[in-house]
Amino acid sequence: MPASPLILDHFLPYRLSFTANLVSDAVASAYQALFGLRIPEWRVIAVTAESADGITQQAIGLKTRMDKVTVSRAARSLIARDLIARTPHAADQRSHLLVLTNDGKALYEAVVPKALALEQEVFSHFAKGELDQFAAMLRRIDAIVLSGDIAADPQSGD
Amino acid sequence: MPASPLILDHFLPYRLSFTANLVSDAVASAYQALFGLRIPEWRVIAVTAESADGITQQAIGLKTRMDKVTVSRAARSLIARDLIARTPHAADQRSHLLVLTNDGKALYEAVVPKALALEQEVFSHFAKGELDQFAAMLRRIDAIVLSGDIAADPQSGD
DNA sequence: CCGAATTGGTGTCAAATGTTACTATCTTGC
DNA sequence: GCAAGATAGTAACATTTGACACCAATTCGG
Repeated sequence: MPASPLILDHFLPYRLSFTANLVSDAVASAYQALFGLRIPEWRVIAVTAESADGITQQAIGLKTRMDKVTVSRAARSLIARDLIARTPHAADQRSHLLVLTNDGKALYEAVVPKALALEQEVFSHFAKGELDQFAAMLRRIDAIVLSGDIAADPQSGD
Repeated sequence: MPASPLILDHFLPYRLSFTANLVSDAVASAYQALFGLRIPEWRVIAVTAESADGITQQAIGLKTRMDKVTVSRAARSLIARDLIARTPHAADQRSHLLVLTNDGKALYEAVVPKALALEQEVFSHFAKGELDQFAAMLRRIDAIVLSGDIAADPQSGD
């Protein structure tokens, strides 16, 4: 019989998706189990924590490529749990700046080491140089896809 | 003000997910536009094409890590469009083997070059050695996550 | 200034995906 | 061989996610 071409198995977009989903599922269920956070919520917390002066929902969406509706829902949920709060946006009454509450900061401080440990668990098997190169590849791919607008829609899944 | 830690931005699971979704969205919308195929459908066709003697839905699910329900739905849709067909499974009446119809083969033959062209468009910017190493990294990550069962659930998105 | 066009954000709805329960078949222990 | 448990696949349900429409506030052209 003719050897099968095995297109899919060697198709990089497929392999990339496959691996990313594998890792995402692992990370997502850990966050959920440990902190009751879903991926979009964790992302909002992380990005907000990284923005000393507060950040708008729109900016979060741009940075993480999450749909603005997804960001909106995550924000509402986090506000309800008093992990983030809204402060008025001086120059624009429609908008507001998200900031972490004290509880939010505490949660963030608790999540980060766990996240890093999880990352460690998967990626400690690799040499530093390999990881750097891998990360660099990912960013180069981002740049290519984003510049050459082959297509672009929002997304999900850590 | 203290420089933000930028955890998320350097967090490999996040970067991996980010890039994979970017690429997936591009590929998915191309398949949809060109052939009216969704990702799970394309995967079923590809895997079936690569299986000279037919393949069960369960085997497809195992190989691609798609949920068996997702596979079921994709198969139904493809059968309705006469792209694949079911042949009886000699040893097991519950199961059946999926095979491509002539239309399915024709479609497959049409999709493959387009898929490769799309892959080319994104990845031609890299040296062969880089790509090989990148693909190898992905497979090593797969192995780590799958062996150390940090977590494992089905998934989606090409 | 004032209407037209934009933009930040949310409510509402449709599409997609996973979960659970179920049917039919198969396998195993006895 | 036959009851008890496993397995292939599907149906029905719940949840998640994105698309679209909308409101309030802002900006811009004149």
